[in-house]
Amino acid sequence: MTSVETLRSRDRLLAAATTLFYERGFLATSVKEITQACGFTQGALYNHFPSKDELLYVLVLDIHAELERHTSRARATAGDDPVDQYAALVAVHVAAHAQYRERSRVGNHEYRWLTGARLEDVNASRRRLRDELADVLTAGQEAGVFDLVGGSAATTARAVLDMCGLISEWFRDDGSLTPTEMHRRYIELALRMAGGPSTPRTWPVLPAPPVLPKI
Amino acid sequence: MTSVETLRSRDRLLAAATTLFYERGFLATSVKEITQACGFTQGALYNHFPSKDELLYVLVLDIHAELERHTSRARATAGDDPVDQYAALVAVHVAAHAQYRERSRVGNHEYRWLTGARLEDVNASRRRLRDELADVLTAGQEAGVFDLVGGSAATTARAVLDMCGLISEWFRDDGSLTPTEMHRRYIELALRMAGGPSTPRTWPVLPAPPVLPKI
DNA sequence: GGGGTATATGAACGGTCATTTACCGTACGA
DNA sequence: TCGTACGGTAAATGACCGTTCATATACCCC
Repeated sequence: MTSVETLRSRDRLLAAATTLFYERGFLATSVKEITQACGFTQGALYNHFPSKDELLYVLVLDIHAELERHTSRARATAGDDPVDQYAALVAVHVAAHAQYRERSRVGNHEYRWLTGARLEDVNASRRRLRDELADVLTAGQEAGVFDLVGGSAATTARAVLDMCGLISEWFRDDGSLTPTEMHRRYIELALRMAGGPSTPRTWPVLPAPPVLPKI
Repeated sequence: MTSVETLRSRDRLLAAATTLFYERGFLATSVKEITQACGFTQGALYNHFPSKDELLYVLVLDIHAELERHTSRARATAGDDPVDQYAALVAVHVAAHAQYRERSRVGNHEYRWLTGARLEDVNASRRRLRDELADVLTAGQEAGVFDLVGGSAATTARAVLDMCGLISEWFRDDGSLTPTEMHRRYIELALRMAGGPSTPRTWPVLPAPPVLPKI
């Protein structure tokens, strides 16, 4: 049976790994650094994970699963209008990359060191996220509220996700661009890319980016 | 004096490193792999580069310099219209990431393993490329042909470059999306993002992406 | 033909890596 | 209270890393 203390150590290892992978990348981070950040010695890691690779897998999969929970919840609460659903989805992606910068960057960059079935699991999650956005775009196009470039929901979805996915690379809380304003701009950019209704329209411009709780 | 043979070996090492860094990344590629790909043993690398880091620096800097030459040439030949200049710049970025996928990916991802002055050199080049695009956007906004989100050329420039920079991650020559069509779509997306004149307009839609020669 | 230079070899170096193993304290259930 | 499983330590393992260096070979100019 796993005691409470065990769970805490495991989570501390995952948290330390998140920060280190964010700062230096998976390959440039040693097991020693991860465990030392928790006050342990190297061997302690292997009481909780069978290998460094498995730790990465658990971490990256959790990051993707959390994002999937956020997007499906946002979509469910956004109502029936495809434009609202689209804006809500983009808002989640932007907020995730701004608020959980470390996790987002690890999820978007370090997953490529996985191999075999572990890599496939993560790729499947990434495909679902892309398809979710593409589905909303397709619905909007069929409803006549979107005018997609090349008629392709896939291209637009990919471009929007790529654009959002790199926010975590440059966004800083102490920069001159506030989270609220950055958020507003990226939603507007995404709406323009989809050929949707342009800026001053009925869709409620979010007063602030959604705060994403840990779920 | 450097003989012809020296130049060829050096270039072969750079070419082999490009492919390997593209496939596995800088850290996951050993000196042994680079040299073996050229039919050499490990030590041979140090006749041409003082270190593995320096090889990366030379390679990444060359990739950026070549892109800078392409963009400034495209801008110079695009005429005075900011919309034309903008489209020409985006076309170069798209074409570079589609045609020189290996080099583009190495340039965009592996530079972060550089440190100190070498990293600064590359960052300066990246800043120039971003500023070049932002300058054209600003000119277009002042001329009244662009309507930038948040009035910010920097935000739009960054979003466009991020979107284009990831093309090399997913684009495949043998995919269902032809280079010409992909090129067309991304220019259209970039024009929409800038709030420029929408799709059927006087600006010549490129019949094909520009072929970028080695310069 | 001989001397110097350029370039590759292959063995060695010190270091670090992920992982394994033996061992030890401690807390908890029987 | 005993024993057992858990979660930590410390040390060792073998592999691989980037880099160095003495040496060998091929080539160009005199």
